[in-house]
Amino acid sequence: MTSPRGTLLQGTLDLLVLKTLTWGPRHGYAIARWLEDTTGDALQIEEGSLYPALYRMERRGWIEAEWGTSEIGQRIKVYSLTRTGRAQLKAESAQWRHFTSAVAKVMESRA
Amino acid sequence: MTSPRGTLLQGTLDLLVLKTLTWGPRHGYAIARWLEDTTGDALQIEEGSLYPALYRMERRGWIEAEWGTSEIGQRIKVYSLTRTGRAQLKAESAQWRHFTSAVAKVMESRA
DNA sequence: GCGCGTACAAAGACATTCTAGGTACGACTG
DNA sequence: CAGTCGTACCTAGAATGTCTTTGTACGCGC
Repeated sequence: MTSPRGTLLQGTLDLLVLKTLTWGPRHGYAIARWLEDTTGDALQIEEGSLYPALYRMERRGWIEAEWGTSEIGQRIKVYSLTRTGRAQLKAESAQWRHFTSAVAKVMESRA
Repeated sequence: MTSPRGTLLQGTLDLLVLKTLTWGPRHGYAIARWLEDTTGDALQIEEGSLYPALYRMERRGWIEAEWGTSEIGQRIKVYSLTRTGRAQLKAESAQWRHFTSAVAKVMESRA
């Protein structure tokens, strides 16, 4: 009961995707692979979370999409970071650091 | 738009509350105050999040409640950690460390 | 022909947090 | 003594985001 499933913390996916795109444009599937590789499979990026997230971020102007073709001839949707997205990444990074440091204070507290 | 409101990351509240109760039984309001004090107001614990969370955790057997009276004569509901709760805390701490280290790998990545 | 890996998408379930409102009571203040 | 503030608890409903499941499409290898 109460499955300890690999749940991503709400809001973190955006941060991760934005950060990934600082290394250049990538399509959705590649973003997921890169994140899983980089974290040594510690994070599992579910497609059912990723694609809605990408759509959301595009709608908000943080990323831009363009259709293209992969090396093996597959049709792919390539995303790249916008100026707004860069600002958003900066803001979310700061928030993340702020938040984790607050949690750390609690977890490391002694009496 | 897209208010950067002090949103707690989903799932973290449980961890914070469980950790707080390792310092001994406390009532809801006091838990919130302690967390805010400890983090220097970096975290704001909303009552509308806290009380449902306490109820949830009680239902799951992680914490136990008992009615009591505060020093100033107010009726208070005092929560304490159960054995199950201690195990849960241990599990969630490990998950938290695991997760944040994965995010850190991404954030600190270079090309 | 079938399965597998790549690649995208959408619907609905599910969990959790937040907003906003409410109750109650004691203490202090004008 | 009415009003406000701080303590203390509670609930309903909105909002958000992730996950599960299912579907499409296509190329490759067996």
